[in-house]
Amino acid sequence: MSSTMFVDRTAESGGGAVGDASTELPVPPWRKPRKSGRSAAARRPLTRELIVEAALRVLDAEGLDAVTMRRVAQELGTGPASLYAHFANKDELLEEMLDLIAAEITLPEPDAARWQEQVKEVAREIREVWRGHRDIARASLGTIPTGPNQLRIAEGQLAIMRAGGVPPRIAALALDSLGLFIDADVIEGAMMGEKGATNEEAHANVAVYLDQVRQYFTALPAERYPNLVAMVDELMRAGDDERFEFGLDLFVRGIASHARGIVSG
Amino acid sequence: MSSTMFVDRTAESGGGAVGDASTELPVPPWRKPRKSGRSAAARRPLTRELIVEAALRVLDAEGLDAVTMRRVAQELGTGPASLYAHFANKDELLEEMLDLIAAEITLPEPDAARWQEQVKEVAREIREVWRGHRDIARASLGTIPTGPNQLRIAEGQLAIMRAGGVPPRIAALALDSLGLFIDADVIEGAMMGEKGATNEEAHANVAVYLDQVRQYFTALPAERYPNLVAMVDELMRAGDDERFEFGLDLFVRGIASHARGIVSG
DNA sequence: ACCTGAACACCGTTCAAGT
DNA sequence: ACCTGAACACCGTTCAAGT
Repeated sequence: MSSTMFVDRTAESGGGAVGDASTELPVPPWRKPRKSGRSAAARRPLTRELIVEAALRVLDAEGLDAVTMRRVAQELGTGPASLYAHFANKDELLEEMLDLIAAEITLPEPDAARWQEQVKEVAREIREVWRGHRDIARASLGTIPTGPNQLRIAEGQLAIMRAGGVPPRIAALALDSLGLFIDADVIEGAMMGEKGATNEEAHANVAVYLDQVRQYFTALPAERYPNLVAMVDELMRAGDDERFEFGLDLFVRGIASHARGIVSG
Repeated sequence: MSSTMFVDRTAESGGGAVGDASTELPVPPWRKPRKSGRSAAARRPLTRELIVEAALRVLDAEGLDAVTMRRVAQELGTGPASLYAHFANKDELLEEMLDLIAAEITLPEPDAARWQEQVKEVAREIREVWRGHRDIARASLGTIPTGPNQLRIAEGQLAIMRAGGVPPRIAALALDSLGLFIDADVIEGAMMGEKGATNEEAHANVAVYLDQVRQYFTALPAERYPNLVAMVDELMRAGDDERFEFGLDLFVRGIASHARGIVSG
């Protein structure tokens, strides 16, 4: 309940539609534009919120590399210079995009008895939300959370671990390491499926690429790389959810062992 | 011994010096350039090796963002188009840079009795070599190793774990997860110190930035973020070696527990 | 205060033309 | 076969000028 307090999903209204009834009617040719060549989308004055939402639309449709000041401005029917009245630079825009996305993440009420499972739940939740927005994790990796929603999530993760009896030093280190691991996992996953506009195209491309890699590894000289060649099948399972669950389990076991001095199993 | 077989350190000769005796003498003004305005560096015909070495020089001096086809070409006294006779695109150049850097990594002979410590040793070695080349880890994260030196390292890691009795499936998952963690750690570390040409400048900038972050966290409303505020000191230790050792220890304990069914301690 | 056109100093990549 | 100048279609950011 209280965990959704700060959630803001305005970005999902997107698409530029004014209301439910407006289903992209053609503009009557006799109605001239009010002043100059401005597009309909540019009518409303710019705000930070409108800009972030436009950037998010570009991200979801085309990936982080497509999120340029020029492309976002185009989405709003204006030029790149106009954005600098609201954001000092592109990094500031990326930060706000990341926090708006972080708003989608919901947290459980800390339950001391279930803290290990809850740490995993939150990690999976962060991963899924990140994965829902292409390669946004690239903007998260290596940054210190400062936005309200990123702070809310960090606070929630710490609360769960502290409730479970994890000492402060261990909880802090775990928060940090786990964040690195989640971001890295999502970035790897996004890189695999980055080509191809549609999801089907991306899936097909990944399959073709992985098959080429498998052939390459199989053709490697076995006397030089005996383990690599022998373990092709195990190695090719990368990118799967299995890798993430494996690493996640390692982390939580380890945190628990640090918390209580010995592993319970 | 055999681990250094493929090592190639030619990149470290760098700087454009021809031999030990040539200590940057001024060019006599009466000696006209041989044909046109070509610089001395451009005299030798281009090869893939010369290009990769030039790119590595730019990387070490200015970071990965400075490694552009134009900047590398400039380093060689030519134009960007010339590089495309030797590399299909920038990604191919980055791959070869990464593999040349990976050549610096040395591996221990697998010792079944010490496999856990050896896994850690190799992880630390990879981290140190990556850290020695700015943010090159950004080019490693999310890519499948294909170059000879990257393959050599993966093979070595697998050999150590297999010698220690780690089952193939676990070894493959661990290799993958550990790679993600190392790359992410180095990227985070590099982002912290990315500003400032000299190391002293970078260090000073990081200190200033971290102090600002500390103040920001301390000023946060304690009723909303009780754990974050209470744990500022623990959280600010990020980027330190402690975080890496913590995560590394988690991984190795976890691998061992998967290998033998239960943790020995 | 907010917005804009034009410019500055860059990108990766291509291609016809040279040797 | 290798190299090049020039061009194409982009970048982030600044700034004087407009409203």
